[in-house]
Order: sequence, then structure tokens, then C-alpha cells
Amino acid sequence: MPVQLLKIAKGQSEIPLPSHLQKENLQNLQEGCDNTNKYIQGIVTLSYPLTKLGDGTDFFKLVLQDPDNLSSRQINGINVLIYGKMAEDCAKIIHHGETFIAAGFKVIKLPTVIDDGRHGCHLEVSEETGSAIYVRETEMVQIILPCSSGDKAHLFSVAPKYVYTPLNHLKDGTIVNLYGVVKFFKPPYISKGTDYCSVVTLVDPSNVKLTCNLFNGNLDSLPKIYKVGDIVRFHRIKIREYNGQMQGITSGGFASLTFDGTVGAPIVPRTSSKVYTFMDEEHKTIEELRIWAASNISVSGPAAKLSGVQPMQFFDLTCQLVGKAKVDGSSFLLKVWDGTKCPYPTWKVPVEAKDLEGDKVLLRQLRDLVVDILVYDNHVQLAESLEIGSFLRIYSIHTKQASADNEDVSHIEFHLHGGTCYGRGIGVLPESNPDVRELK
DNA sequence: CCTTAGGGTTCG
Repeated sequence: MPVQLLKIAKGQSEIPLPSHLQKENLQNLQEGCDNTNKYIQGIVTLSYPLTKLGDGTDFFKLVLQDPDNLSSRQINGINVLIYGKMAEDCAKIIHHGETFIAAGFKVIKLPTVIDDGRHGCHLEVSEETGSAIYVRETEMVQIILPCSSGDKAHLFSVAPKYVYTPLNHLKDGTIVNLYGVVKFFKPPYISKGTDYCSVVTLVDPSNVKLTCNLFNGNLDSLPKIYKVGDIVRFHRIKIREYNGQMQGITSGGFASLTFDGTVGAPIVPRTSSKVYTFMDEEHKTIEELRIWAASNISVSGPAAKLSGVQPMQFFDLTCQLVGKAKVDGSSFLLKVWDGTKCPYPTWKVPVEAKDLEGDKVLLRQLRDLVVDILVYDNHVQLAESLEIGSFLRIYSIHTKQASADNEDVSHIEFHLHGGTCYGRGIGVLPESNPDVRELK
């Protein structure tokens, strides 16, 4: 059998394998079987540098995964050992994530089988034994598995070839993957249906906007967007036409990654997915979008501090929750601080002492810095669930100047009105957020 | 169940 080293480039039609070859499942390999007319196929998840054996023979080793049997619990890779000229050629053209096909391979049973999910055999491939190797791009397969915890030795990944659609190429009724810069968003809120809802408007270098309605019963499954300018990657979002415009909506397998959109910031995806793909190619995309966004997205000015508030305005406040209290059915009180002092006298919402949650001593210590924010209607339920001490960003707080009958001077009131216009809402920030660190 | 929202400030 002649040696064939075949690279099928993207876009070219696939060259069929010789018809006499039959596919053998990676799980079914056994030593001693006649594999002359069989081939195996897998995705390259790991490869080692080309080396030379003691006798000068080139040697190249890679690990294959069966794309039909990928799961986080089952590590079913099989080692492929390639010798001679074929090793040298493979080392040049094979990349992580590509589909590797070998015909005319030799199955060698491993002396000691450890029951850790590893394959009981390895494969040997060389020109001398009549092997043929085909390499092609991997079609879209699911999954990659950076183990989020535990044994790092088993950390490996499979590169699926996801295709990302620019926002100006979206078509009604399709399910696509896409990247976008957040131009507007509503932090997740409790919808009138059964799920949390987050509305996100994206834009990309095609300058087309896409508003997405994202729903999920699990708050954590919605994108963790903290500010305009964040960059998101959506997988499997459904595109529909609504009022003459394309609209995105969550479909069954929706998943998202969110990144800080600041040029030069660390590229750390925010996601609830334990399993996701993220490779060099994605890094590059994020960096390019950051640079584009820097000159094409107007990020709302520097974050407002309590020390800088004006009587009649809407603003976003990054703060820490130090107290909360039930007020009535349609409003709820949050006591927060951001380390700065509001220059105006602030409104104190009267509540019964028994309804106030929070460290009394701390509340007293911080009494000149803490402000009362009254939240209404749809925000009440979310506000009730917030934990004392957590870091929040409250979007579109309204400041109002008022004076009570028993006061000589006017005070300033902080309201988070009902509804979600202009992204009005409450988001919880992780302690790792740069704005939270600044707060501390 | 197969919706919810479909960006564009409350009016307490």
C-alpha cells in the first residue's frame, strides 16, 4: 500500500477514502486482528515533538480521541506511534484538533492496563508496515474539556471547527455562532414568564446591530455582562426576523462566553459552562474586537461614585451591600456604600428595625457613607435574594431632590424604578472584578 | 407548560 499523506484544505471537496477500507471503531481494537483493509479515525488532541529513536528512526507520537465518544468522564484517547519518514511528514502537517485517519495500522496491546479510562492498546504506523495516513479538518463536533478542577494531568482539548457568522450575514430561521461587542444590555431580571431574561444588543465590525432576547431558568446560564463594551461569544443562538430586523433568541443548546472589552486586559472568559472551546484563534478574535470597539463603541463615561452624584440624573453605581429591608409589597430597601461620601444630605427610608438585615455595628460605623436605594416592582424579588456583603452594580439609579415637611434643607433620594428601560436593574459582581478591587 | 421580550428611564 502506497504512503499517502493527504491534507484536505478548507473549502476543497473532500477526497474520498479508497472504497475497500472499512472503518474500525477505536474502542474495538484488538491485538492480532487483521487490519489490512481497515482504517481508524479520530481527532488529534495531543501531539509530542518529533524525536529520534536510538537507531536514528524518526518518531512522532500523538493522541487520538473518538469524536463520537467524547465525554468529561471518559478519557478514551489512544496513542498513535508513528515511525520513519511518515513521522517526519506528520509532524510537519498535523495540528491539534484535526481529524486523523490511518489505514494499515498495527495494534499493540499495552503490557499493563490501568483502569483509568486509558485505552488498552496503542497503534503503530509506518511506511514499512504499509500504512496510509489522511489528515483533514475536523467537521463541527461538540466539546472540549478543560477540567475545571482536579487532576490537571488530564487536561486536554479537542478543537471543533466552529464557524462564526458576522452580524451582517444573519438569516432568518438559522442557528448560528457569533461574536459581538455589547452596545446595550439589560442585566438578567425575572421575566413575566418562567425564566430570567436578559436583553443584549451587539454590534460588530460590519456595523450591523443585533438585539438578542436571552432566556434561562438558571441565572448563571445567561451571559455575565457587566458593562457596555464587553465582548461576547454566543454559540447556537437562533436568528429570527422581527419587525423587519434580525433578532437573536436563545435556542436549546445556547452557551456564551463574556470577556472584558478593554484593550490589554487579561482574556479570561466568564461562563457557567464547565465545557467550552477556547483556543488561540479565539484569543485573536477577542483582541481584534477590542481594538475595533475601542474606536467604535462609546462606553458610558467613568463609573460614577457617590461623591460625584448630582440631584437629577440616572447613573450606574458599583457598590457593596451592607443592609437590606422589606418596605412594602412593591418596594424594597438596599443600603449600600462605595467608599466615597455623597456631597448632599441623603434620604433615609424609615423601616422597622426588625425588618432590617445587616451588621448593625457596621451600619452604624458607615452611617455617613451608606445611602438608601429604594427599588421597586420587578426588582424587589431579585433585591430580596441579594446577600449582605456582596458587590453590586445597580444600573440606571435615579437621583431625585426632595424635602420632607420636617426638614429645612432638601435631601437627595435614590430610586431604582420599576421596569427595565435603559438596562435598569441589579447585577452581582464577582470579587475578582476590577471595579470591585478598586472599591476595596 | 414551550412563554418570557421584542432596548429607549418613574412619576412611588
